[in-house]
Order: sequence, then structure tokens, then C-alpha cells
Amino acid sequence: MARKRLTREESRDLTRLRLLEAAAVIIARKGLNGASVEDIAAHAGYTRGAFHSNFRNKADLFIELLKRDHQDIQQQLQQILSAGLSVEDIQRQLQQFYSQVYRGNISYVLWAEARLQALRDARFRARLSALLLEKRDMIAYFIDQFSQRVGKPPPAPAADLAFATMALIDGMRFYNACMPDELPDANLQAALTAVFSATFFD
Amino acid sequence: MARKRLTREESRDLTRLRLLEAAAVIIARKGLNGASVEDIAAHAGYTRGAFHSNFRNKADLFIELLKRDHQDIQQQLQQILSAGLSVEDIQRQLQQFYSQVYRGNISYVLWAEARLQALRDARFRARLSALLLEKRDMIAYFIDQFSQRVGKPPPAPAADLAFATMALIDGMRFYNACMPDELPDANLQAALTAVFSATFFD
DNA sequence: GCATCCTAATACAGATACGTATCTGAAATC
DNA sequence: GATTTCAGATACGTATCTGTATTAGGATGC
Repeated sequence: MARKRLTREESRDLTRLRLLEAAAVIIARKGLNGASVEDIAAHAGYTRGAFHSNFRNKADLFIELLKRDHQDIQQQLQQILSAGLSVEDIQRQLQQFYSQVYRGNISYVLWAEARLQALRDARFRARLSALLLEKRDMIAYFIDQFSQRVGKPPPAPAADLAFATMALIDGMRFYNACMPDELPDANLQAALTAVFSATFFD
Repeated sequence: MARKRLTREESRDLTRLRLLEAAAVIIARKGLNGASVEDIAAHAGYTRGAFHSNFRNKADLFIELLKRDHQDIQQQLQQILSAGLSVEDIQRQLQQFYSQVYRGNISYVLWAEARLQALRDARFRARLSALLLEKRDMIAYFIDQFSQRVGKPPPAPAADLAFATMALIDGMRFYNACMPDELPDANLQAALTAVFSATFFD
């Protein structure tokens, strides 16, 4: 098995990536505070030396982690927006996006952790707000587009309804994860659809 | 100034209460993991000895804290339900409840912390689920009552919509706390009302 | 192929955490 | 008012975590 011999930079980037991926798992599992640098490094197959050689500290890594996740999501939403043309197409794609992307995904845990962190640390809050507002703006744009096509103006400013959408999806995902018997996937979907269509359609 | 001389039991209960109140503040401020036993005890005016004499560990205290908060909320909801008779009355009282009780209140932070803890610890999850389900059931009961009086059946099972309600309120409160300029109180209120009335009335 | 550079490992020092075990002084009991 | 009891303080041992400083070994450049 021929394994490519990596250049120094490639090797470094790989380490960085592995550390980030490990951090996502460990932080989701133990919380930002409960995840030690050693935990993360070990789970990525390294020691703390590698960690501190790549990140100043845990907070820095965490922000980078969130930024990457945020970019992924933004890109996917962007794609749906530019690809789907009809209202039904977009709706279907969004539904698929949120059930596929989120299912088995831990990123919503990281964002919940981030929100708590933001409440406590003003610097962190500023950095997180920037990301959250980008997401909100994109969803608000969706809502506006949607409303125009449907021909019914949104019942509140799109920006605020975008926050509501984010709150709803993330919160429901939590109950679903904590009590899968009480709120199974199907019910979650149905409830979300009911609220959304009541708000934006009827 | 005549200060009543406390019996042993009164004194103990007072200590317990002070520790719980201090824990609420410190845990909201630093997170469950970031709040040390010493922090909590010191903020209550005691040392760690008092803490361990009253609670086995932090997790135990935290559950007790949540239980008490839960009972308070349940009671208040119960009162509204039994007091308000007309749809408008209930709606008005609920709105007041959620803007008054939550404003300047830190308990939603504790519940967010609790949800994260629940994802990680099965024992804790079981204990928390019991509380959350009680709350859900009460809200679901509200929804059913509401729908009957309005004469429009809910667009999804009331139990699921109750989860949605909880998610929405808690989530929005978070954005409001993190970005008060982007989502001021008034907008929060308006957005919530818009979504609720679209879902349950129109 | 030798000298240099840089990534990651290792070693170290300091800080902070938790829980138990023991002690003290104030209530409770007689 | 002497004795018992118990809430809370203090002391201790141990574990763990963080960041820096130093070191080793593979990549890079000549």
C-alpha cells in the first residue's frame, strides 16, 4: 500500500484537521469545560505538544471549529437556495437538509455549548454573534423569498422569524436527542412542518 | 437588633437554601463544570465543609436546584390555568408570565446547562426527562384547552407542539440575552405571538 | 549527505479540583 | 450545667489540567 509521503505543510494541516475533528467529538461528549486538551489530543492520536503547536488554547480551537461548521452549513443552504426554484422544491430540500444533516450529527450540541459560553464571555459572544447573525440573515432571506412566492407577507419581521426558526429547530433536536421515545423523528418533522406552514403559508 | 436565635434545623435549612441560591448564580455564570464546590460555598458565605455536609456532590445539588425551579414554574402555570377563564385572559396572563418571570431570570440558563448535561449522563437524563415531561404535559394540556375554546384543532399532536413551544421560548430567550440589540424584548414578544397565533388560532 | 528547520513529544512547574477525615463550637438533652 | 450531638470549618491526600520550556526526529535546502 503506497502511502504518499507528506510534505511538512500537508502533515501539519492533517494534524490540525484531526485535532479539530477530535475536539468536536470530545467537546460534544464532555462539554467545553470537561474536555481537556489532553483528551482531545489523545483522541486525535497525538499528545498535548501537537495541540499547543497548532492552537493557542481550547477557546481558539473551539472558535475555529464553529467557524468551519458554520461555513459548511452556509454553503449547503446557499446551494439549496440557488438550486431549488419552486416553493415546493425548496421546502422539500430544506426538510431533507435538516433531517439528513442533523441526524447523527453532533454539531447542534457544539452550538448549544457555544451559546452558553457566549453568555459568559463577552469576547466569545462577540465572535459568536457574528456567525449567528450570518446564519440568521441567510434564513431571513429565505423567508422573504418564500413569502414573496407564496404571496403572503410574513407575520413578523423576517429577521426575527429567522431567530424563531433557529430556536425551534435546535430546541426540538435537543428534545429528540434526549427523549427519542417521547419525541421520535417523525413527530419532530410533523410538528416543525405544522408550525412552519401555519406561520408562513396559511 | 434582635436576631432570632435559630434552632439547629432552621439553621441547616437556611444553609441549604443559601447554597442552592448561590449555586444557581454561580452555575449560570460559569457553567456546571466551571463552578467549583468552593466557588458555590464561598458565594453562599460558607466553606466546602458546609457543602458536603448538605449535598453529596455537585450533581445532586444541581438536580435539587432544577426540581425546585420546576416546581415554582409548574405552580405558577397551574395558577394561571385555574384562574384565567377566557381565552384572552389566559393569553394575556401567559404573555405576562413569560415576560415577567423570565426577564432578569437566570433559570433558563440552568435548564440549558441541564439539557447538555442530560445528553452526556444517562442517569441525569432520566431524572431530567421526568421534569421536562411534566412541563410538556402541562403545556400540552394548555394547548388542548386552548384549541377547544378557539374551536380549531391543533395542527399536530398537542404533546409535540408543547415541545415546540418550549424550544421556541427558551431558544429565543437565548438570542435575546446574547444579542439584545439584534433581538430586543419587543421583537421577541412580537415574533412569539406571531408564531403562536398562526399555529393555534388562524 | 550535511546542516537547518520545524512539528510534535516529553518534562516540568504551578494551579485548582474533589472527597474524606478530623476537629470545634454551638444546640439539644437530661 | 454537664454531656451528647451535630453543622460546618479545617487539614490532608490525590487527581487532573494548563502552559511553557526543552528535546528528538523527520522534512527541507544546499
